[in-house]
Amino acid sequence: MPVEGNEEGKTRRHFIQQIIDADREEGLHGGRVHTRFPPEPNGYLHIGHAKAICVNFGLAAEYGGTVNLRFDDTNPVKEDTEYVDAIREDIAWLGFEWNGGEHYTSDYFETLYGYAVKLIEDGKAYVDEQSAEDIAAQKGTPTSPGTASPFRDRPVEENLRLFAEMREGKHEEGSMVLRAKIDMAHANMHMRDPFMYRIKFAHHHRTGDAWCIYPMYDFAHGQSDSLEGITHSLCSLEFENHRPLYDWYIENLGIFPSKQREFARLNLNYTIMSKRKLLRLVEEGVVDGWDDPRMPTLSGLRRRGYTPESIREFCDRVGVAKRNNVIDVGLLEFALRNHLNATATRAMAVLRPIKLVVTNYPEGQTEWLPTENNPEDASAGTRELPFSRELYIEADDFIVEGVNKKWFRLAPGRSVRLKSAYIVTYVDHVTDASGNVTEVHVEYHPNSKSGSDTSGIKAKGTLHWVECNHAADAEVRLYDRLFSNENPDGHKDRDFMEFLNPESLEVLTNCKVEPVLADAQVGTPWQFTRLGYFTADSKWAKEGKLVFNRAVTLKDGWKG
RNA sequence: UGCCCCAUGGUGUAAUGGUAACACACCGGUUUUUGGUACCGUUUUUCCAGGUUCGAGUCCUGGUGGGGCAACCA
Repeated sequence: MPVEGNEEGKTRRHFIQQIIDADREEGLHGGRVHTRFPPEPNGYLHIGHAKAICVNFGLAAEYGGTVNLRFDDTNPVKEDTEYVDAIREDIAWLGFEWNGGEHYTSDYFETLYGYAVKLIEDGKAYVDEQSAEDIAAQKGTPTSPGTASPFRDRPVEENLRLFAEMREGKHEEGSMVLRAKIDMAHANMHMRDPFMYRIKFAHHHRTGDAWCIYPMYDFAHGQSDSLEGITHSLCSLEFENHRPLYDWYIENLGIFPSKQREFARLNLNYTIMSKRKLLRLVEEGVVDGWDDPRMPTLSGLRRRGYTPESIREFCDRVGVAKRNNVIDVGLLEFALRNHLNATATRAMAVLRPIKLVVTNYPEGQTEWLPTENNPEDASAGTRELPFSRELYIEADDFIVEGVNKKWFRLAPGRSVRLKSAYIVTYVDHVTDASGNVTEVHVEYHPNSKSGSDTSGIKAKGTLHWVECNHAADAEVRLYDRLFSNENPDGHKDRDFMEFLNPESLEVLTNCKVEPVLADAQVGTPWQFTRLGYFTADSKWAKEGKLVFNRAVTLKDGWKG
């Protein structure tokens, strides 16, 4: 049996693994493990779903089991194939395969209808013709019992006839519903004669107009699990109160006993996860779509430059438990840096260029200097960088005032190493009319060449740079968190939109990048030396136009 | 005036009646041709009160605090 261990070889098992271990020890279902991931196709998957995906697919893999992808499509007015396609793509991108196949709750509409008929025949369901308001009023409150519907004890034959007429479209939307006859005084509100079916004359993205009655979540989910032989039906905490009903339907139908278990969903600080609210960001144009790189959607994270590996590692690290939690978004960033540090090719790009003129370097000369593609990975090899008299460096890397012991970069009187090239020493600088530095003049030390430095000069700082003649122009988009408040969604009197960070996107259009980046492909991550991890933007980058997104900065240890 | 779930450093997660640990974050240091990485170190923890026990983060009782539960949503 696969065992996940730490360095000491001790096993660390979360509570669901422990439940499964115990179930297998008892020989439940012959030790079989079968899970499912059941999204409703009414929106895009986000990082919170990634946790559920990792749990369900991960557990199946760990136990040599099976996992189904099931679209929970019981509400046609909210669902669409657009979302089905996007969900499939996102799960596959994360690196998971639904080895139990792709399923739809709508595949079971006929079976579910039969189940409903059986409950009616058993005297356990009835057609209620009251208004929604009346039914709600009879529901009681958590502290007071409900009262029975006047239709509660209508004869089986009449229920059967009415339910058949509902299906045939003989009754108007809202005129009647099918309800389970359980207990109007139950302490659990979900057991007070819950709805099983409602009438909706709506076009369903898969069944078209074949149906005008649709099962409610509670009357569909457990039975779908059962029909698929799901052994462990894992969902979030908010469904804990639904479990008795889940079990009630399965028991009273006498079908395969899937078991529901609940774990805490993922919450991230500085982030909203509600589909409704994410939709508002899209609709109000705050972001440029569901895949805006600032969105917590998987498509957004992908476009931002997140890797599937980093997201899976993040999900592993957040753990699985029953406590409500708020994960620091820094942990997500850590997982990305961790992966990309090991795998991303280093390249040089200057975001806010000023010219660096090497006054003692021969005019018209260019030399090609080798540089490591990834110092963490010798097998990544080297490539060559052009170097000549005129270079670009970062405006931030040169200051005239405020120079102190902690400043390692260029300044009057200072020397710095140009990464993979020479050590240069300040000579002079040029400012424009408004006092901004436009050029820095330096002299290089020919015997300080990278890899064969005999100069004996100690330069504390190392700068990235790009040679002017070979530089490619690029647009670079820098992102910050979308919200400036840790819990934008958690304020009773204030709308989450009030907490939008006005500086969540900065577009730099005058960036200079080294030649290798001119061929950057969407999906390939790069580390821009000293700046962070970047990737070509899948939306705006085009033939002849370079656009990069910064996924995350490098950790900045500089306490200037 | 109900029912269900939960409570371990700043944030998460382990410890399954027997030395409270791991990761992230933070702070400090070493190395460094990325102020990155790597490595080392410091700081910080069992909600409260009783009980059971040789021994309780863990079991029991009662509090307190947090979350959830009323939709023709899932």
